[in-house]
Amino acid sequence: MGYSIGEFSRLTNLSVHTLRYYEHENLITPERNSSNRRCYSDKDLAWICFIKRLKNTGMPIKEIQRYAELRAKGDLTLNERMEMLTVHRESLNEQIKVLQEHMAKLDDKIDFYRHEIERTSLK
Amino acid sequence: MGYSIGEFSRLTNLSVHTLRYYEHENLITPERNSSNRRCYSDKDLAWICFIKRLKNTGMPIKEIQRYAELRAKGDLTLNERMEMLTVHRESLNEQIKVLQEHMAKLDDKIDFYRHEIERTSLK
DNA sequence: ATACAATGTAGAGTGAACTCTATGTCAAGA
DNA sequence: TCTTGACATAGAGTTCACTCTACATTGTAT
Repeated sequence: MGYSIGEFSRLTNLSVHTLRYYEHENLITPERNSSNRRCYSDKDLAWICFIKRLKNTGMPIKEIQRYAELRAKGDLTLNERMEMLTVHRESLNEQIKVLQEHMAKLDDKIDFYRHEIERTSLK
Repeated sequence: MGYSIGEFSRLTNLSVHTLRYYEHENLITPERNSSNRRCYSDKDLAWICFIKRLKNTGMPIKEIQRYAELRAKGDLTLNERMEMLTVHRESLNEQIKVLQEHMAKLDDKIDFYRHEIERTSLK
């Protein structure tokens, strides 16, 4: 009948502080038991995993908040949510492209160093 | 005979505040003219571009600081610098891989939404 | 000569995302 | 019964990377 915040913290690798913070920011709203303890469900678990994905791809809390808000309103907001994800997908695509460019330049630099080291140690 | 901080700010797209901040953090040490004004060179320009690259690939200021320190010591530190870049290259590679995985999952989710929207609007 | 725009320094303030502290409640084991 | 540990809230503190403010100086156009 649900995970305590401690259990949920272990499951998600988020500190209990962070979990309470996310709740404070309305990203997640777990049930409460009779003595006001948080009771996280498996649905909450899936949702937190998705939140982590959005975070790890650079979406700010404010925007995740907005998404969570839509999600809470139910199926009527499916379109709007998909639109958000589609836009985010584009930014992610761009991120990857930019990083790949940086990677190429970094490789050039490393190559340059390799030659430079060879040159200076042979001289 | 060098760019003023204003010119350099335009060239680099960094605010004069940020340029002074970078100097304060010892990332860059431009010459000064007779009246103590900063005098940035083309070498400084290339260096700032590289700093931006490191930043944009997620290297924290502290680590760039360390790199700048080595750079200031000259050719004797070539090996150590290349080592830093090689390690950083690996983290960048990992970053890209992770983002690509996120991208795939995001695509799944978007697909799921697409079906869900179709289903709910047909019913 | 004067005004004003750019520059200089020191240090305070900001926003994001936590992270921690103080204080209080409550259920379970010795 | 007593103690301990997990949990609760409110709010303060931290870190990063800027960003801005206050105030003093200097170079340039009128």
